[in-house]
Amino acid sequence: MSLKLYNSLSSKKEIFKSISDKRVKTYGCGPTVYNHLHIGNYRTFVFYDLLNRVLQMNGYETETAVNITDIDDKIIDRVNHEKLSLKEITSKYESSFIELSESLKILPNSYNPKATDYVELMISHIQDLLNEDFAYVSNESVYFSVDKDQSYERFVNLKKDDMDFSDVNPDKKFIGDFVLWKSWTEKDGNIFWDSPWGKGRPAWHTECAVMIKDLFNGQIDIHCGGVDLKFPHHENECAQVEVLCKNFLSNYWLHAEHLTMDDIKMSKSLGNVINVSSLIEDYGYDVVRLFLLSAHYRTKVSFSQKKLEECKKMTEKINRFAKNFTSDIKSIDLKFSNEHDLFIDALNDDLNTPEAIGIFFSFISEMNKKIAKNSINDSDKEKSLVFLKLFNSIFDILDFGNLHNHKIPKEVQDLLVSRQESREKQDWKLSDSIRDKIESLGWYVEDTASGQKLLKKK
RNA sequence: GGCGUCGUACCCAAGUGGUUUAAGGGACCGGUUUGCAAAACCGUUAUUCGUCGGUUCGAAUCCGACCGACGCCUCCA
Repeated sequence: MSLKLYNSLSSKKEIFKSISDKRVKTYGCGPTVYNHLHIGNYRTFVFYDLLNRVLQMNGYETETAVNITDIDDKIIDRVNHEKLSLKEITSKYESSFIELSESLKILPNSYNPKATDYVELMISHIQDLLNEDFAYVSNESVYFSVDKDQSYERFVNLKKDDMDFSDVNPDKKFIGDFVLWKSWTEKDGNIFWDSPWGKGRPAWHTECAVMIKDLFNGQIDIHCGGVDLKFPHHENECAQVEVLCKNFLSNYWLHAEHLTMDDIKMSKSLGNVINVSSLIEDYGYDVVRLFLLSAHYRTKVSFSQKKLEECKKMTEKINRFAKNFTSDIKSIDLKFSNEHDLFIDALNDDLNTPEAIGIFFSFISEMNKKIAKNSINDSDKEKSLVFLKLFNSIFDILDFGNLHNHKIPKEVQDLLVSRQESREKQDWKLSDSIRDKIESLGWYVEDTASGQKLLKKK
C-alpha cells in the first residue's frame, strides 16, 4: 500500500506524492524557548519523528526542519523580570529541548533554525511584501493585508461579517490583518532590531515563512504542527509565501491533536503541565515513547499514570519476547512477509500506530504459542527477528545492544548462585526470600525449564 | 455567536458501508504449567458501537435531529 496522509487542506486522506522522486522536505513548528516543555509538546515532536521514520521506511531520504522560536513576547517578559540576557534564557531551554528530544529517541533534524539568526532575512522578506503591496506600514509596524491573498481561509471558515470588532488594533486597516513587524515599545527594553520602519522585532508568523523560503526555496512537501496552529499561524504563513512565490508553500499539512489533562488541554498558560524529564526518569524513555505513540496522532489523548503503567507492561512483554531470539538483530536483512506487510500498511495508512501495535502484538502472541508448544521453526525465528527490527525502526523502544547483556551486579549474581543451591536442596523458604531480595534490587527472577532467568525491572 | 472534531466493552484504543455477527493492550475470573510464584499458553468478559429516526439487500461506518465532551475564532505543540 502506498503512503496515505490526512491533509488538513482537503480534510481527507490523500496518497502521498513527493515533489522530487526520492527526497522529501518537511517542516515542523518547534518550541518557543522561554520555559521547560511539557509532555504535550513532546507528543507533537514524537509525531514529527514518526512521520520522518515512516517516510524513511518508504525509501525516502528526508530533509527535516524544526524551528526554535527565540524571539517572543513571553521571552521578553522573562528577560525583563529575571535580569538575564535573551541569549541566557533561550539557550538554556533550547539545549533542554535538544537533550530531551535525544532521550526520547527523536532522530536529529537536518535543521533547527533560530529566529534570531533570521532577522535580516525577515526584514527583506517584509520589504518584498511591501514592495508588492501585500503589506502596509502603520505606526512603525508592518501588517499583512489578508485581502490581497485570494486563497486566505484555507484552514478555516471565518465568516468575516460575524467577526468581533470590539477590540480592534486601530493601526490595522482590517481586523483580520496580521502583524509582520512589531514596532518597539517600552516594555521591550533593550530587545529590538533596526529596520527601515524603525526599531522593533519580527512577528511570529514571519519566522516560519522566511525559514522555509530560505532553507527550502519556499516549497516543501509536508508541513506539520499542533492543531492549534492551523489558524492563524499556518494560514498566515501560507499567505505570505504564496503571494510572493506563487506556489503552494506545502503540498501536505499534518496537524497533531493535543494531549489533555482531565479533558482540558495541557498548556503552559493553564499551568496543568507534566514535566518530561521526571517522567522519563520514572518510567524510562521507552514507556513514554510507547505511550505517546499508542494513540493515533489525530485523536486527543488524556494523560494518566494508569496508561503509563499499561505501557510499561507492554514494553516488558515486548522485551521478553525479544529475548527469545539470540541472533544479532542489527545484521538481519529486512525481508518482509505478510505479517510485516500488514504492519507497514497500517503505518502507511496515515500513520496508524495503534493498529500497527495491534498487529505486532498479534504476531507476538502467535509466536509465543509456538514457543510454548516448542514448535517454532527457523522461518518463524527469522520472521520474528525481522519484525522486531522493523518494529523498532519506527517505535525505537528496544535496546538491541543491551537485550541480552544487561550488566548484572555482582551482588545479584551471587544471590542467584545461592538461590540455585537452596533450590537444589529444596529449601523453598530460603529460595523465596532470596527471590524477594533480588527483586528489591531491581530484578525479576523467573524459573524456566532451562533454569533461572533474570529480567531487569523497569 | 460562528466554524470544526469527537462519543466503540470495566479502562485504554483500532475499525468508517459486506473478507470484523467489532483488532490489540490493560484489568478481572477460571484452567494448564510451577515446590510456590513469575512468565507463557488455553478459556470467559460488547449480538453491540451516545440517543432517536432515515437511506440501503446490508450501517458502528452514510444522512437528519437530539444529548454530551472538546477544540479553533486571542498567546499556545
